[in-house]
Formats: sequence, structure tokens, C-alpha cells
Amino acid sequence: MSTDVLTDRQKKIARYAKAMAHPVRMYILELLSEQSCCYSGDLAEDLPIARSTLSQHLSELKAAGLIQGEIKPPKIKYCINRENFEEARALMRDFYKL
Amino acid sequence: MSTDVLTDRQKKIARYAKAMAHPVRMYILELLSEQSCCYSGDLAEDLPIARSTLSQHLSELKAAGLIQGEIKPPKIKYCINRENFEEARALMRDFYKL
DNA sequence: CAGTCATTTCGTATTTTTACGAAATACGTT
DNA sequence: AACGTATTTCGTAAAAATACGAAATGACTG
Repeated sequence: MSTDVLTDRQKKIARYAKAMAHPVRMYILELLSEQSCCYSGDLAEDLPIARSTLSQHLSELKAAGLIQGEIKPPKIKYCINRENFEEARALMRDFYKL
Repeated sequence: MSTDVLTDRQKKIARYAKAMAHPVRMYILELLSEQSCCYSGDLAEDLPIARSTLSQHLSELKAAGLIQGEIKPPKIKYCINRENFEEARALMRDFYKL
């Protein structure tokens, strides 16, 4: 099918890296990987950005598969998506030959 | 000094991740980390993009500090910037708790 | 069922990224 | 000094990322 020189692996790492490519998103990822879960509101209180902007960053992380949201009315609980986080980790580990 | 909630570490990882956030740049990084050096022309032959576009990607990697160029007339030899590559690796390792 | 809370979606503006071809640069060769 | 080679810079266009406030959503509460 595809005679693309770019491998799926390279595309996957690039995709995960894109999700990590903003300080606010790294802040969220670090927080979640430490304490596993949090609410959008908790983040909004700490971060110097509008709630709507934060929501966009959460969407980006969700689209990349690194986090997932669970509705706990009236809040939404965000957690690391372990499966994909592990994949990202494995890809990074291999790339950096760790 | 800075009462910024975002740490320098988070900003640094985000910066390196941004450089990695494109399949073409991952292709270049993988090639260089395997064989240490190559010329822009070698890459241009393999990749399905214009030479000027490739040059922009090389600039982005250079700006992030992950590679460096050495003039070997009439070519330019690109290599991994070991020091910064190591830093990126260490940051990724810590983040992913490897 | 009107009100409240937490969060997202929408509309929009600005900036950045990605891409190309044409022109410029740098350097060695004839 | 003109020429060829390798690569970059410039000009430009289109797409994506980032940001905000206002409005909408979904779910519980009085």
C-alpha cells in the first residue's frame, strides 16, 4: 500500500510528542502521572489561562490518547490513559535507547 | 523571581517535544541517532518534501538544540548535538519514570 | 421546573507551523 | 572570472495551534 519512507513508529512518536509540546500540557501530564486523577477545576485554579483554553488542552491530550475523562457529576475526572501512556513511554524509551 | 506555576523543566520538555512533533523530524532524528551524521542532500533524496521545507525542519531541530550543522564544502554535515540530546533523554526518562 | 455548578463548545482573533518554488548564498572547479 | 553544486533564505499561501469571552450543555438541588 504505502511506499511512505516515514514509518508508523515515527508518526506515532511525533503524535505523542505533539501532545507533549506545550508547557501547560506537560504540567497536566506530570500532575496526572503523579496523583493519577484530577478535575478540570483544580487545574483551572492553578493555571494562568482561561478555562476554555484549558479545556482545549485537555481535548488535545485526550485526542492523542494520553488521558481520559470520566463524568462524575457535576465534575469531570481526568486520568492518565495507562495503555497509551505506556505505549508512548515504550516508544520514547526505544528512541532514546534507554 | 518567577511565580510561574509552570516549571522550567516542563517548559524544557515541551520545547524538545515540539521539535520531535513532526514525522519528518523524527525520521531525521532516528537516522542521526543511528549513524551519527548525514548531509541535507541525502535526506532530500529519501523524503517526499521540497528541499526548502527540509531545510526548515533542520532549522527547527537546530533551534531546539537537538542537532548541529558543520560546513564541509560544498555540503553541510548534520549531527546529533550529544549534550542536548542527552538532556532531552534525561528529561524524558524522568518524566516517563524509566 | 427554575437555579446553580462544572465544564465544554462556539465564534473569533492572532500567531505559528508547514509547505512550495524562485532567488540568493557559499564554496570549490575550470 | 564564469560555472556548478549544495543548501539556505525569501516571499507567500494555507492550515493548525493558541487564546479569550460568551453562550450552551448536562446533571444535581431546592
